[in-house]
Amino acid sequence: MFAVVSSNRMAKQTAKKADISTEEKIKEAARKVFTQKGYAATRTRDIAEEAGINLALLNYYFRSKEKLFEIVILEKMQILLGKLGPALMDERTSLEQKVEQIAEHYIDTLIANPDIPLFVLGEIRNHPDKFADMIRTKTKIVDSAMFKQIAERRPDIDPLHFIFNMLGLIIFPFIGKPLLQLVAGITADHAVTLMNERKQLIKKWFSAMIHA
Amino acid sequence: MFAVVSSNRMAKQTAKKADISTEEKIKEAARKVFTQKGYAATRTRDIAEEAGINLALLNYYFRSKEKLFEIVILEKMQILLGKLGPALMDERTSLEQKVEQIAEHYIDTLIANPDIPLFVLGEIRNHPDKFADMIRTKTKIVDSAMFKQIAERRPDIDPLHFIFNMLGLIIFPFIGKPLLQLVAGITADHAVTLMNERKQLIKKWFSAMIHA
DNA sequence: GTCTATATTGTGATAGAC
DNA sequence: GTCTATCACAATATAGAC
Repeated sequence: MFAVVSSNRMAKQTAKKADISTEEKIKEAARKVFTQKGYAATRTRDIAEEAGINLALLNYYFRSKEKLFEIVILEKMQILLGKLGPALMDERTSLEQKVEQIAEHYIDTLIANPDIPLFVLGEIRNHPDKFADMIRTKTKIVDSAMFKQIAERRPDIDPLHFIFNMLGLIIFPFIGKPLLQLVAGITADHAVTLMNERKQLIKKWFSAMIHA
Repeated sequence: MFAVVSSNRMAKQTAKKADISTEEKIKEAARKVFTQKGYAATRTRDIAEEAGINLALLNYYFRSKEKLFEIVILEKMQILLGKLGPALMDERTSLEQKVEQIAEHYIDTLIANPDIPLFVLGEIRNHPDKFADMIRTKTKIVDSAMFKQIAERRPDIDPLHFIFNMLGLIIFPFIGKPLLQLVAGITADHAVTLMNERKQLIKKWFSAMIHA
């Protein structure tokens, strides 16, 4: 079900520098359209048009909409979750260092890929069991070093609260941005400025919360 | 485009107590299916089946999938945003009171309707312009009393950060729940317990952050 | 008001020429 | 490898009997 089908064809062209293969053009278009609209609202014709190629080529290279989708969402899940597990597990860093490191990494990542959280969470909702195994193996919060470090500091509060808090402070502004731009009337530029400010602020806020 | 079509037919039955009208059965089914899967992934047949009626009746009562959807999502947006504006605008409550009041109200609301945030935010993403006007008129954060109260306390930090923080602490756990249940291995019951704990905790955390 | 049957359109996928 | 044309089926919506 999750076999990787990526380079099942080798583009013949000798890659004359700046021009990319058709396969990659399709994949790049798929990344854009799928993450912006989600699987169900995306038509293969949208992807073909975005890629500037014909619909038939999509099936020629990737066989089906679903196969192409799996490639894209696995990439995006890797971006969203790939660094989280290792960061939480790291035995050598302090709690404060972990928060700083995670906040910096993910805010930079999400500024570059602001659609990912809503996309990934929405698709998990729509295909509940499809990703269960993969995710479960990827990150085990409860066994993590960070979980234990929190528990030592605040034995009176479930450590999960602080994991929620950290992730919420980092991720929520990106998920709520479409709405918050309307409600708060901020520009795209201002939004980026705010997100960058948060890299330092979250560290301070987290410390304040865990001492409160 | 947004005319309310709700009761365009009057069910003939005298509403023999516990049984509800067909129109309401369809609407209730639509609430459930739309919020769980989103507009694009929902088939009218899913709704008809969930309602225990025939597909034709859906069009008889609501004329189209889109009309039915508009009714549902306007309801859900009202639930998600209806109390926020007034709470932010309230000139008589302190900052701390606002946070407590908003956290309590929304956590209770979201425990009862956990699918709403992901649903509403996802549909705003997929129909960017459709809801712009309605939302803009509903809540103007920057003019709000809460915005000014925050600015007085912390003239050094953009007040929007603290609005993000409050909303993120409240809403994110519900958006991330599908993922976090996998990653953190928590049961549905435990999740509700955690959310209820947060009603009190968020108040304390917010105060800690604004003093940090 | 409710149903079955059907019309109509939308969408993923393939055939076959070049 | 790439295209046009088309197929096959899924999904929305309607007609018409009861």
